[in-house]
Amino acid sequence: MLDIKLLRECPAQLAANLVDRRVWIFDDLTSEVEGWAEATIARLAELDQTYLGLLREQEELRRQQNETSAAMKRVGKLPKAEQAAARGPLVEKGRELRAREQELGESASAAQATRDEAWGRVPNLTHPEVPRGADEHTELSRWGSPRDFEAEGFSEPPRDHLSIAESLDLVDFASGAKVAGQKFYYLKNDAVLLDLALQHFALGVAREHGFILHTTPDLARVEILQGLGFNPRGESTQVYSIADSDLCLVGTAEITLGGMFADSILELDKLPLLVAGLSHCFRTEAGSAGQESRGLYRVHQFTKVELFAFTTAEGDESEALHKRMLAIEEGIFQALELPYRVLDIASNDLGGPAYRKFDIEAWMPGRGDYGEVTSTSNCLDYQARRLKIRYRPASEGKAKAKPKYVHMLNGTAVATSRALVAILENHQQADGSVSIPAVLRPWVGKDRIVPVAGA
RNA sequence: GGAGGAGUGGCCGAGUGGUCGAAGGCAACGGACUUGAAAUCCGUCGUGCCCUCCCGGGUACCGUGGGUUCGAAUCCCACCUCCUCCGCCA
Repeated sequence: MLDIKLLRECPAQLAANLVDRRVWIFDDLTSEVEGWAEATIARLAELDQTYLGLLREQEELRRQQNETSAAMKRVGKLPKAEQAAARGPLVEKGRELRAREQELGESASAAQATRDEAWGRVPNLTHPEVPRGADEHTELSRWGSPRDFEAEGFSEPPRDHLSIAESLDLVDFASGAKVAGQKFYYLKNDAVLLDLALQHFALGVAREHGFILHTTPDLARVEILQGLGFNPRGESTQVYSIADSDLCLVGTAEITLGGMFADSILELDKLPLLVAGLSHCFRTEAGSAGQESRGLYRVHQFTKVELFAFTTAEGDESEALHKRMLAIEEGIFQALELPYRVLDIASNDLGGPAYRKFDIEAWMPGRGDYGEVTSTSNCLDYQARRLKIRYRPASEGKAKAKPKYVHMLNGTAVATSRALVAILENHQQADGSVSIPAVLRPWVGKDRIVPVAGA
């Protein structure tokens, strides 16, 4: 959620941002309508003014109520004989004020709810360097180069991870579908160790960079999800909800890590506060299909080590940290010996809370293209505002400084399913085996995965 | 799952219907003392929102949401969380 003051002070900037993000707030004001963005902001401003007007009226009535109570208190000091006569009209007035105040209060909170619901859907501002548009992501860098399988003597084109995994007996989608539905799966044999090795490795890297390690709940309250900008109730939601409760399965530990410090004031000397979390991630993946969803690439459940950071709002501290988080992610994929490219994601593709997002896409020989394996976003104070996570800046002069909202950043250390896709495809050998990246060998206990005898 | 107890400012903690935005302490900040520091002493010190001629004024907030009352931190109900005991269990 953005600061509502922006609506009153910078309406033009907000309208321009809606265009950049291609996000509409009201169903009748989509990009097909001329001047939709300005009209959207104007309507938001109107909702805001309606609420403020009602609020002022309500506060005036409350002031009168308080006045009446104070008068009643003074009645107690009158001579006993006069008290009853003095009390009567005041009780009457108090009753009347209460009735009016309650009625007005209902209109005021309804108006506030309407405003907040719409305002909450307004996306974060966008970093000036972010490319504007749909798919015009800026490629910031590339590392490594895709293998030339033909030159290496492969008689056939490289296989995709699903075919490799099946031939090495590493995955069982059929049983997954039987037990939990399509896009659920069992990992088997060395894939289990590989999956754990990736978690162990990523957690080690996170700790080396000063992140406090956590395992987190895999469920969270709706309220926390919303605080982080997730919409568990929308029609195109990615989130599983638990029936008859206010709980959801988390789609990422970003939710549980970000929610940890809701309603608190963090100590300045503890910032930046770096936390990492290992969790399962559950996604409905409603409506997604096709090539991209083959095998482990897009599944309903996977495991992820997530990086999360809370920092001050001073200067470009969060931007510097954002680049640091990207560097950590790059270090992980370099250690896994996976060629990749880094994208500065274009404005249309940014999630609502993100101010800027860098994706790492690893080369995936099976489909002959790059595929997303990590993502790191700087959300500034957008999430902190609704979650009420603040810090107290250093005081200047006499007065104690007012608390400010922290900046919050998140990033993937490793999502094991996607990393498995990249490892299996990039490290496949002509004889059908898969070479294990050196950094993972201690945990897998071998250099390569070879076909199971007799399989 | 059953029975009891508790949730108050950054932290600890008093407060059982109006004199309470809330004692006291800690921490923090400003100052005095000191060569400097510590100690001591004096002072300041919650947050959101609304209005403002920027001096201030109003309103709300004592776990959350309802209710009783002219008036609620205080009484009632529901929920959340924590603690103690019992039961069950990996």
